[in-house]
Amino acid sequence: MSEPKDSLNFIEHIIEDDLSEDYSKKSLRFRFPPEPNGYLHIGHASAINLNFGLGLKYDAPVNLRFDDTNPTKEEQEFVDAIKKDITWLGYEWDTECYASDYFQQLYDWALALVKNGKAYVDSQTSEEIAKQKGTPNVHGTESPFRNRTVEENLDLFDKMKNGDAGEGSYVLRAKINMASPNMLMRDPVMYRVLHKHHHRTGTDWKIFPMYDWTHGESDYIEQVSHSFCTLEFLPHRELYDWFLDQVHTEDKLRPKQREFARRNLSHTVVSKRKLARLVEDGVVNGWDDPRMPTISGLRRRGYTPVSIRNFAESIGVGKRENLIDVSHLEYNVREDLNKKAPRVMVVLKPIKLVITNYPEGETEWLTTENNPEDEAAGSREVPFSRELYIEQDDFKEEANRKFFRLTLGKEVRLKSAYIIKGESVVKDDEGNITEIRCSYDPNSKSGSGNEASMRKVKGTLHWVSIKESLPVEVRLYDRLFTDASPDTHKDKDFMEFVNPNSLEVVTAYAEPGIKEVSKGDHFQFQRLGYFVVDPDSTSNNIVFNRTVPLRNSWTKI
RNA sequence: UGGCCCAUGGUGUAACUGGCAACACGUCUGGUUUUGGUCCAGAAGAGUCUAGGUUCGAGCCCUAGUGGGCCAACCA
Repeated sequence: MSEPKDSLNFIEHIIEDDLSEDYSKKSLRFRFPPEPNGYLHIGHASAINLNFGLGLKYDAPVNLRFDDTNPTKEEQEFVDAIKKDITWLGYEWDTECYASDYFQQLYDWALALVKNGKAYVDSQTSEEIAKQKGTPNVHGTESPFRNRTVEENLDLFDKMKNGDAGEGSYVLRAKINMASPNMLMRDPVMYRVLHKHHHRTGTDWKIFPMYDWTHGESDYIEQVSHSFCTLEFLPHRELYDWFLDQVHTEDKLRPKQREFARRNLSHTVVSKRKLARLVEDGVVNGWDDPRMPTISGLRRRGYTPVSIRNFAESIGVGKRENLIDVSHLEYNVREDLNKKAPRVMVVLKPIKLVITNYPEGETEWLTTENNPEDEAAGSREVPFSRELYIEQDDFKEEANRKFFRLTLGKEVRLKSAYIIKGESVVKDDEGNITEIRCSYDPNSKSGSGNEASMRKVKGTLHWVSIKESLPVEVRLYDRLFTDASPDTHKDKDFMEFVNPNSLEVVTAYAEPGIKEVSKGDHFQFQRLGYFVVDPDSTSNNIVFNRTVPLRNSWTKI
């Protein structure tokens, strides 16, 4: 038994209880069992964190098992993508397993069930079977084929297996109880005929096992001690146990299924069907669009593995309905990036600022720190000159006392440079400000230590020297949906809540050092937020994605 | 013939065999700061869905109710 903890989640309580009774610590084994029919998303991250986290905590192996029993939906591409995402998240599986590797064993066991009268071949259509299943309120009725002889069942099952039976012609069903209050116990289908190509077994098999017949038995084969799945599988537990009863022997560990509530993140959708619609309708630019809740989307958005793991860990695990606000996720990425991301000055929406008393044609290189949170990050030099860009939102001709930025007649500091004072504006015919003119105090240079440089001013602005600045493409992302729970409205389609402003692309101006960046590099654009270099980036056109704005960011950009 | 699961600040979780309802996010103050960030200090905000019961004592145990969820794919 491990050391007592201050607080355990209910899953850990289950394990601790088992450990104190009949499980030895070394018999613990977990598994993460995705079906390779799509990409992993933030919801999977919780399940991944749960299983792999338990593995780490109890020093137990965790298998990665692909639940590949339906060849019509599964592809090798997804197997590869899933492995990539789990690895990226920083987890290591013990054994890479496939349910399809157990097809023979599953078949042998099924044959034994047929022989001892626990399973039979049904010749009805899927509609007929569904009809006989009854409803939660009406018990089912037995199939006319339920009492075939063993010989007949064996013969038919063989036809199914060797390809003599067409798709839909027969199924193998477990003979349990058509009157059970649990619908899943009403003679569930174990095998169906599918003449499809399977990404691993090719055309070797014409029959494919169903989830219920596969999952528990796979856990048993792998000797998984605890099989954690989401709450909607709770009614499956009775069947899971029934199937295990058919094959379990006392000398082997008997896996147990337990259920937890899936985590729901606000302002997004996660079902494969809905995400596919966003892609197909062109709302986003693919499964790894930075607005997608897929792991690949989050990665491209600039979320770090640590931030996702910390998020999953911090929201915990429970058994109730939940809707976790994205602010929890955002907090975790800010926390991680604040320590790691180099600061840099980039002006997103520029307006020209001219320092009237600064010599024309002169460029001065000023020193600025790379990360105030990390002294080891060192410093760099940025060019300063008479003509700069500052943020449009950082200037108002007049403003109240709550405005900490540049106004006419007031002083403000240019980060790591000088204190300036707003003097006048130049406007076009329509009255739009085209240029701000200011004066600077030559004695106020940052870090010079003299009195003028020490005086306090209302605010500090980021800036960039026009001549040396580098234009870059910046993609400003916002949440994809305007509603916290877009797919839970009875009368409205989730697509009605798509945020029309979830992406804004701007040409921004960056300090020149930016041209050295590589894809995937994270930065904090000072006073703006965290940004990451997008894979679309080229040496001629550097592209940044906004991961998340700074907390309480003043900007409306 | 219906069965099962769940219910704790705005959000997500804690509270070991019943013993002063805690943590994180968010919100609001104040301080530091050449980022309206970070950091530091502090505050507000629930009396645990309701009604009974057991008990010296109930968020925790029991009963009933209410509310929410799951189950009728040859999907997983």
